Amino acid sequence: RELATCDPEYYRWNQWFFLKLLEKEVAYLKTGTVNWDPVDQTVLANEQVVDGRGWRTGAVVEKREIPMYYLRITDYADELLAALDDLSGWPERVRTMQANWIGRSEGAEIVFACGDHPIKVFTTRPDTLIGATYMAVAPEHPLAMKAAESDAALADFIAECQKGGVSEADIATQEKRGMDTGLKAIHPLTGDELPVWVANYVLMGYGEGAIMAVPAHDERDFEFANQYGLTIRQVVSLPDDVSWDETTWHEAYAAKDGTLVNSGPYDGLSCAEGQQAIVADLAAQAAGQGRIQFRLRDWGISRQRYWGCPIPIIHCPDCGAVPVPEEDLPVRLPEDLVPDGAGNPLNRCEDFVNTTCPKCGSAARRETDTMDTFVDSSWYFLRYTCTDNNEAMVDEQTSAWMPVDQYIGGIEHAILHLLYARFWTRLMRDEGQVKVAEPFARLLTQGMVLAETYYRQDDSGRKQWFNPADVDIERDEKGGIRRAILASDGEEVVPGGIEKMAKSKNNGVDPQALVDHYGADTVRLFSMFAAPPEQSLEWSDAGVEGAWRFLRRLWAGVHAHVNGTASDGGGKALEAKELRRLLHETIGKTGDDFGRRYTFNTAIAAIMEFSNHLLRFKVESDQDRALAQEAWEGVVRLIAPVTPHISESLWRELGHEDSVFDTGWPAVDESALVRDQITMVVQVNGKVRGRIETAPGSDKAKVEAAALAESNVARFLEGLTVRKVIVVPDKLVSIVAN
RNA sequence: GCCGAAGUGGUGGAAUUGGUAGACACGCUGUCUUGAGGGGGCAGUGGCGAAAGCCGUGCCGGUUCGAGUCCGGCCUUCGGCACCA
Repeated sequence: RELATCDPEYYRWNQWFFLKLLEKEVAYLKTGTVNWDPVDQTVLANEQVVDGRGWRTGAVVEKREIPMYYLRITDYADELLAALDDLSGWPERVRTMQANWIGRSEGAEIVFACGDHPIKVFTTRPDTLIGATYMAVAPEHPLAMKAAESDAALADFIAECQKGGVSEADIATQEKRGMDTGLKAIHPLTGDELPVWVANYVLMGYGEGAIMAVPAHDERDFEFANQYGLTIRQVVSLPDDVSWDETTWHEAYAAKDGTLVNSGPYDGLSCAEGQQAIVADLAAQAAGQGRIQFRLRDWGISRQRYWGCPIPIIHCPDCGAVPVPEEDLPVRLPEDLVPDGAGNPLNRCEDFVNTTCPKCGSAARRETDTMDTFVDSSWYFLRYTCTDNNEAMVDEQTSAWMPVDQYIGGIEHAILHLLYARFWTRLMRDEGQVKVAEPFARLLTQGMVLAETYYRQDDSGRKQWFNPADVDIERDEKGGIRRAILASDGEEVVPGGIEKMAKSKNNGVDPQALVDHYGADTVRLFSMFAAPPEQSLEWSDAGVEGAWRFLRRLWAGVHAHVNGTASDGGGKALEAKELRRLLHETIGKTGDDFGRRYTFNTAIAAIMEFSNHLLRFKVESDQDRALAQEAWEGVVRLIAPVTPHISESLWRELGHEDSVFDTGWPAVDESALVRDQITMVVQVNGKVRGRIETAPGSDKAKVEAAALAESNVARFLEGLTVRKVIVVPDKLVSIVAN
C-alpha cells in the first residue's frame, strides 16, 4: 500500500487531529525562539546556521521570538519514560538515549526574594543551597530585560547574547559570558545578599530560566565564578585523596557522596539527608518545595515554510486565532508558488491568505505557518492500514494491525522521530482513535551509510557540494586522499570529511549504476554481505566483484550437478557424512542469523563457505548424487531471500515446478549434526600448545590425561609442576603449571 | 559542551555466553589453464623469525588459569542535541 504525506487526503487528518488537540488544549500557542537572518529577512533552520551565520547571506544570525503552536509532550514525559522499560524489542542504546533525552531530575524549586520580582529556580542539588553565592538568569529572562531598561551596558550585553544560533550545541560550546545586573537576591536560609548576573549559559527553555549558582560543586558555575571573580564556598566534604583548590576544577567537587560542611545547622548530614532537611525548612517558610523536572520540552510544530501541511487557523482582527471549522477541511496548500529563498511565499499569496472569519464573517487572514514534517511521519504507519478510507483518519483495521511488528529505520531517528511517533500514538489513543500506546513492537536501527563529501567555496563563503561519483581521487601510499579532482572540469575540490549520505551535502550514491552492470541480485548480495545492518558503513563498491563471482559459481555448480558434469576440481573434498553435517549446521546458522540476529552478512558467509565445500564434493555414487541434490536445493533455498531472481531460476533447474518461495525454510536434520570426534584445544599457562581428538562428552579425567600426554604439551610442561587443570567440556583444556 | 555508539590484517568484516583472534570476502603474490585479453583452477597471504617460537584486536593500567569480549582512565571517529528529517 502506498500513501503520500503531501496528499491533501492524508494531511487533512493532521489538520483534523490538530483541531481536536487544540480543543483539549494539548495544542497551544506561545512564543518560541528561532534563528533570524537579518539580510534575507527569514527564519533559518539550525542546519542553515553555520558558525553563527546564515548559510546564504553570511550575515550574523539573531535570535528572535515568534508565536508558535506547541504540543504538550511534557504531559506524557512520565509515561513515555516508564514505558521504555517494556520495549524489550528495542535496542538498549535507543532506550537509553530516549530516557536521557526525557531527562527526569528530582530536585527542588526555590524562591529567592529580589525586590518586587522574586526569582524562582530549579535545582537538583538543594543540599548545596548554603553554597549558593550568586544567581544567574538567562538573557531572555524578564528580570534581565527589566534591569536592562535602566542600564545601557547591560542592554548591549543582552543584545550581544541575541547573536548566534539557537541550537543547544551552539549555546553549550560558546564562551561563557555574563554581566552583573546590580540587583541583589536574598538567600532564603542565610539572608545573605547574592548578586544577580545575566549569563549566556543559562537556558530560558529549561527549568525556570534562572539558576542558583553553587560554584564549589557545579563545573559550569565554577568556571564562571573564576572568570568573574565571584565567591566560591565549599559546602560538601571531599574524599581524603582530593584536596580543595579554588582555582582548579576536580570531578569530585560535584560528587554527592560527601557530608555537608560550612552549612551551619546542616553540617555533618549526608547530601541526601541535607537535601531533605533543607527542602523541609524551605517549605516551612513557603520558599521552596521538592519538584520533578524534565529536560524534555514541549514540541513546537510551527514552521515558516511553504511546503508543508497548513496549520488550520484563521486570524481575525476581532476574534483572534479561530480554528477552521471541520467541514472546511482540508486547508489546501497552493502548489504553484515559486519560492525565492527569502521567507515563506505563502505570506505573499493573497488567494491563500485572504479569507473570512468563520466566527464573525469579517475579513481575516489565514495562518501561513505549516506543520513540522515530523507530524506527518508520526502516524503514517497507522494510515497504511486504511489508505482507502476517506471518511476517517484510521479505523478498526488499524487496531487489528497495530502495533507494527518490526520497524526499521536509521539510528539518526533514535530520539526525535521515534519519540514523536510514540507520543502521537498516545494522543490518538487518548482520542479513542487507536487502542495501542506503543507503535513499534520491535525496532531495528540501521547504521548510517556514510560517504566522503566534496565542496568548493565561492568568494562569499558559500559552499557548493559535489557528488563523490563525479570526483576522481588521487591517493597517497597509505591510501589517504592526496588530491580530489572534479572529473568534468579537471579542477580540484576540497574533501569535507565523511558524513551520512544527505541531500544537503550531495554525497548520496545511487546503486542503479551497479544494478545496471551486475544485476539486482548481485547488488543485494553485496550490500547485505558488507556489514551487519546496525553498523555504520562507509560506502564503497570495492568487493562487489566477490558477490558477482559467487553467484556465477553457484549458477555453474547447479548446472554442472544437473547435467552430471560436475568437475573434479581438486582441492580437499569433504566425506559425504561431513558434507551433510555441514549442510545442516549451515541451515541452522543461517536461520538463526536471518531470523533472530539479523546478521545477514554472517548468514551469507556461512552459505558461501558451505557452497565452496559443495563445489569440491566428488559424486561417486547414486547416494552422493542424492546428497548433492539435497545440498544444492538447500543452498538455493537459503540464499533465496537475498537473491530471489537467480534462486527462482535455479530452483526450476533443480527440477521443481513450484516457486522456491512456496517451499518454506529447510528443516535442520538433528541426526546429521552428531559428531563422533571433536578437536579440543590444550593450553599451558594460557597459550595454545596442542590439540587432542576426543569423543564428544568424554569424561574429564580421560580428557585431562590425553591433554597431559600430548607431545607438544608434554614438552612445555617439562620441569614444571602442574598446579591446576581446567576442562571446558568438548572445547578446551587449560593447564596451569610453574 | 552534553547524550549514544564504534575502533580488530593492505580493505570490508568474523569471533553469538570470558575459552583456538582474523571465518567469509576484497586486494595482493606464486602457479596452472588460455593465441592475446578476459575469465577460471590450485597454493599462499597479521607482523618478526631459517625454525622452534615470540609479538599482536586504538592507547595506558587492572581483574582472571584464560580478555577483542569484563573494570578504571585516555585518544580518535561517527550519530543525535529539539527548525535536516
